[in-house]
Amino acid sequence: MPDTRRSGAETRERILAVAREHFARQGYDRTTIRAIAAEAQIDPSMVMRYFGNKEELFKVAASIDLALPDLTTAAPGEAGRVMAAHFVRTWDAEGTLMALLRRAASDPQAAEQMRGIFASQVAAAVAPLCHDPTEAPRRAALVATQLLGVALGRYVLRLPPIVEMTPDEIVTWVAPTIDRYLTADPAHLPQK
Amino acid sequence: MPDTRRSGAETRERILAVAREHFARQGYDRTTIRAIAAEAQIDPSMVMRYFGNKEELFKVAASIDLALPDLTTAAPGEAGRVMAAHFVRTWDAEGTLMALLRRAASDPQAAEQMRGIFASQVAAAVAPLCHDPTEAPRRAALVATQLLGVALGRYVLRLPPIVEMTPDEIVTWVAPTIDRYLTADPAHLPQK
DNA sequence: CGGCTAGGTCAACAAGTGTTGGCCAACTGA
DNA sequence: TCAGTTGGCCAACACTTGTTGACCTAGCCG
Repeated sequence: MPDTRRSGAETRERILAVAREHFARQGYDRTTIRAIAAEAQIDPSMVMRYFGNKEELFKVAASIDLALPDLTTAAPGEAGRVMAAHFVRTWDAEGTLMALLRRAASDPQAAEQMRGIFASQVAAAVAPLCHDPTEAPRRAALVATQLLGVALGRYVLRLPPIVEMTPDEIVTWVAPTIDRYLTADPAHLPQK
Repeated sequence: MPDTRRSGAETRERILAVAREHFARQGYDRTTIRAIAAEAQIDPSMVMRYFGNKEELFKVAASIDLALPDLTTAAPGEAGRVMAAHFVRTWDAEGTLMALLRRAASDPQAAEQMRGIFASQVAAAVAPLCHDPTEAPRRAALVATQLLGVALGRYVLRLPPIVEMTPDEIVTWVAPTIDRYLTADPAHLPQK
């Protein structure tokens, strides 16, 4: 009750940090405002003060900038490796992307948010590599399936073999796949 | 109030069918017993009568037999295609696997159930192809990342390019990836 | 000093959830 | 015929959740 007064913007950040962690670990539905407030050592109503409602809090907490590297500077055949390495490093560091992925599994709006991220950011990074620009969305999406699949296995499902792999091992296995999705000639139909 | 009497086992199946659909479409948390009961045109308490509790209902609804094909009979280089085709066909037909995937995103117990499925069924199907049997779990898990990644993109996130692809197109793109995970020589480290 | 503002608490509301137990009515079979 | 079983409904309980509004109080600024 000593009304430990903090700087305001500071508590806002603290709420956000706790929220990110909770969303990433448990998903949207199972994360409660009360739990966030408790861990941030404030009253639940403070969360509402700062963010309006749970929905809005999530939106702010889950805003993501993938900060993708410029693939055009990568050596030919190395683009896949660069991309894979970037992703593994990114989501190993912080769980924001995982929070969004978790929620997207049961909430159409979060799925839409994710679609936006991949449609814009990933497709944009991929586009310069394609001779035919209309191919970019499809290639970006294929890349996404593999990268998100790994994320799913490693952080959500926690498949033991995937969890045990080092980041380097993951990159080594996955890079050729990404690279093929990025650069394979459309005349690949005889896929044998 | 006419107490429209059905056969009992029949309603049980009806509950199960509705439950499967709801779980697959909305995930565990957002699926309510009341909603299932309403759509099955019974009282919520009937669901409890038949299945004990929501948890148990989900377990029964999400029990899965992948019915994987025998990969040893596939021609060399065709195993990936066979596997990919089987999966796409399976989950295109019914959403049980998607229900489990959705829930696994926010519930550790469902994730464990999924781990079990892939650790046993997929690893078992993959094992005969490996010269070194201890490699099987890892290869199975790698296969899982790609297949589940596609499922995620197509049915959960609904990434437009993935949704628009025909099953055949998906198989064509993904088969070589699966095949490499299944059969690539461990001396693949110079992955360039 | 004195008022206003901003950080913070408290208690409650309204809605929705899983779950329970009691009761009813139609069949079934002895 | 009549008791028992079985499919079914109803109403409520206990709990959790997001959300709200009234109130408090330490400071800063005039």
